[in-house]
Amino acid sequence: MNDPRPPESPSTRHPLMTRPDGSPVRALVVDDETSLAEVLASVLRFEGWEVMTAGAGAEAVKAGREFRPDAVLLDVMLPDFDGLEVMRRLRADNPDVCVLFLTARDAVEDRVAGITAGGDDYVTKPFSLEEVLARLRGLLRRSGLARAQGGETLAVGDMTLDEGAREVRRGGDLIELTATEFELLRYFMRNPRRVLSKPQILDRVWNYDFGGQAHVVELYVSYLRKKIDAGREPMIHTVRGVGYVLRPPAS
Amino acid sequence: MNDPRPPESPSTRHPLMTRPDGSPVRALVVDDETSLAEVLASVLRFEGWEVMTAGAGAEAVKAGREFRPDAVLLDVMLPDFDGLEVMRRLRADNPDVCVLFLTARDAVEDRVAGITAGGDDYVTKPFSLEEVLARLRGLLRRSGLARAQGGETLAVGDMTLDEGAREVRRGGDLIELTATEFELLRYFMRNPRRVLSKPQILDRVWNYDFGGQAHVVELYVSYLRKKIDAGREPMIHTVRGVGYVLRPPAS
DNA sequence: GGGGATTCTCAGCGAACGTTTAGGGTGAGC
DNA sequence: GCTCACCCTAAACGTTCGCTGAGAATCCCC
Repeated sequence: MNDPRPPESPSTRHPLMTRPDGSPVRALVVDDETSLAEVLASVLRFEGWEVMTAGAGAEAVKAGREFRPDAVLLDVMLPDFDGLEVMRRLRADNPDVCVLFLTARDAVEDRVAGITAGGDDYVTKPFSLEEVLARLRGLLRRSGLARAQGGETLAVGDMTLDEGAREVRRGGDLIELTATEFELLRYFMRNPRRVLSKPQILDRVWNYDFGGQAHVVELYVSYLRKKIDAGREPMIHTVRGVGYVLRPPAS
Repeated sequence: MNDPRPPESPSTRHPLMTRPDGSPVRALVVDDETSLAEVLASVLRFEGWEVMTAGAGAEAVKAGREFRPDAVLLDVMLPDFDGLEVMRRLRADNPDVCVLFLTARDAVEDRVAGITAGGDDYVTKPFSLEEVLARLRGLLRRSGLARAQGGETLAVGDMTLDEGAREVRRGGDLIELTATEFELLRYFMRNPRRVLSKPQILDRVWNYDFGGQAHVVELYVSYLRKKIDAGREPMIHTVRGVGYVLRPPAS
């Protein structure tokens, strides 16, 4: 299946997450696996962020000083020194910077108390890109740095999705979703009226190491329809040969 | 019934603890263990406080003079001089400042006898962050400095938690909780309708040196459910793959 | 209307996740 | 010094989730 992705201007796709003065938010991506760092960087650029990457701790600290990022995506396992140490040094220059740690799932539970308590957060590898974006939005929102983006709640038609409470309602009815269903729907709701191809959805919603087929997307769309569109005016529409769209009913 | 929740930021998540004039409360954190001081500082900032840190007594006295904090978190074992001495000097400049001592468990009796008599308070290391926050709230409330936060009682649905009396009731029935259960429930009740992840709960409710697994959280949630939800409309809900939420029944 | 491709549905499996129970260690109170 | 309550670990169990594969249904084009 080919995947005709329409050229989109990131600045119109999602309203830009911006600083109070209107300038784009800046992120520093720190990971020694350069291909992963590049993917993260390009996704963030696509979302309208300004991005720099670094492959090691020392480099990251230097970049932090010059680039003055608002948020840092920080691998905990770096060749030179430890992610927490990097965070400490970054904070020394820039106390308000938000940190999203990227950790290996099997990493020997080197849990550090207080990571999430201070407003920072982490995701475990392998993650999905939408999850990283969601965490980053959460971080910036809580830090009060980024301009509100309509807060934590997305709405399309008579459907709302609350990220904090992880609650989805349609016409007032509470709808229970599994983790994957929730992330899929969130991706749809962040891109209403826009046809999303299956490869596109796979890239965003499924973990980056997922080797499976586009068929899973069809399957999960079918689950979503059962829970969201059942007995109602349908909102998820198939665009044969292309993908799916989420559209508010009366249009 | 839908439930349009206003967008939340730390300043609205918990109503800010503020001075009478509406400005944020100021705290000075004094501990020579810098990583601990930083964790405390970032938690307090996350809660909307303005924070400074100091690593020694002399530095603390200087900071007290310039920063004019409302509360001081003060390690009793400092490299230069003793915590009580620091308190005396801080009080010389600023008689109304509240002091929360941070002490080692074994050093309690001799050093800080009579501390609480003056309205100050202490917590023993290792402590949980929620405990520190609770003590601080108590201190400020008693000092009359901070604007009331709805007082000492939390309420969600038909459940109430009285911090002063350490009393929990649901639908009028008194519920006996152990110390850990109580702190866990308090954390839930301070964050109703918000999904809390297990690492998040671990970071806040368990002592900062706790090396254990997220499994304890599951265990204590199960204890809580037995005491709180047994034979009633459940309020604690599992969000698979994410965490737990406390939600008032009728929604 | 027929053929072919695409999409949807259903059943089933393995693995991850969450819950519960039992048991040991520790500290507090008597 | 003894007992009891509490906190935590460990292990077993049951459930749910996520994915695969096969077949049925649908749509599009000719």
